[in-house]
Amino acid sequence: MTKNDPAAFDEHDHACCVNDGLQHVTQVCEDEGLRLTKVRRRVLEILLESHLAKGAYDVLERLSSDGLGSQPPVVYRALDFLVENGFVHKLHSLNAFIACAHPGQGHSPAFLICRVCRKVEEAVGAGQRLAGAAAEIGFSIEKTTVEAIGLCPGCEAKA
Amino acid sequence: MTKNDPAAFDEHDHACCVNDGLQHVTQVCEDEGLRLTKVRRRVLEILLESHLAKGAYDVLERLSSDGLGSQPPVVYRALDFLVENGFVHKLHSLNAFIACAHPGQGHSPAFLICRVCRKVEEAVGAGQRLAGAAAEIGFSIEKTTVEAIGLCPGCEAKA
DNA sequence: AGAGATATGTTATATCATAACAATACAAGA
DNA sequence: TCTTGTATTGTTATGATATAACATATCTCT
Repeated sequence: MTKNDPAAFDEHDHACCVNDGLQHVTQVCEDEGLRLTKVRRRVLEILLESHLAKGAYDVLERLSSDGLGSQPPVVYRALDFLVENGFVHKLHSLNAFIACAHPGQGHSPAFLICRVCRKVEEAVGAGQRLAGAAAEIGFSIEKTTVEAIGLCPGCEAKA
Repeated sequence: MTKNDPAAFDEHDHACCVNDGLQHVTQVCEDEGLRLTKVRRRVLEILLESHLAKGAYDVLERLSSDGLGSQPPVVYRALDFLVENGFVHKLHSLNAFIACAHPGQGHSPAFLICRVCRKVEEAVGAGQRLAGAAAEIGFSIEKTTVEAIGLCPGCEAKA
């Protein structure tokens, strides 16, 4: 995958998601002088493993089994870094985190979360309509959270 | 206010928000055979007081100073009831709750949250675009969370 | 190598939320 | 009105998520 098509709910070569993600983040960090440290890189890798959102404490468990810090602040700081730089998104409705599936596209993403298989699809370019409504009343948006819970095609078919 | 115009960021007769809200919820509960108990009604009143989102523990503090239960489950149960029936919304990005500002309109609301004055405007009819994108890939949405953080007109003017 | 900045380790605690069970209030039929 | 089942509330305990504060280590730049 180098294209940015819907992937989470489809069969796809997930190794490409991982490679593309890591490579993109590595590149951006190099370009911007950001430090992609061992902990930060490992947290990103853990989140890239699947299109499932993971809680901070899940990530922490993995981290500490790798010998990379065993206390909450370690993972929260890494997550903060990754979120601030757009490499990871926080899903507020789940209190969980997921690697960005569309690296490089300056996006206000929307997330489609399947309540059965828990997989998460990231759609780019949401928030347009929201931006319109906001502009009408003079509200200037800085950051959006757009999340939908429902059934993905596969789980709906089975239901 | 009986119209459903943007209110939170404007001067308005807030007593009408309160009256309309209470009256609508009372009516719906009567019609549907739902029990608007003392605790539930009081929680709703507390949330209706302003267009600010309140945390569950803030509400609890108020409740218990009224002698209506002093333990978290009391307020969470009341909030669950109110949210399930659409009388109150949860703002996931704040972990806070706000009374519905558009009672009666079956809506998937969007929220504009001012990061300075903390007031929250509820816009109806968001999620259209999201629904479109979701339909394209066969995802069926059950519930949406749409929240934007930014500056309201007043706070932007002052900045 | 040394100074300053950035990141991590660690302890403690704040904040948000629910499980489980007991006691009470309510509603609806006998 | 009594009784019986159901819904609600009270209460204790604990789980889950997140951050403050300060010590130590590492990196970067000169």
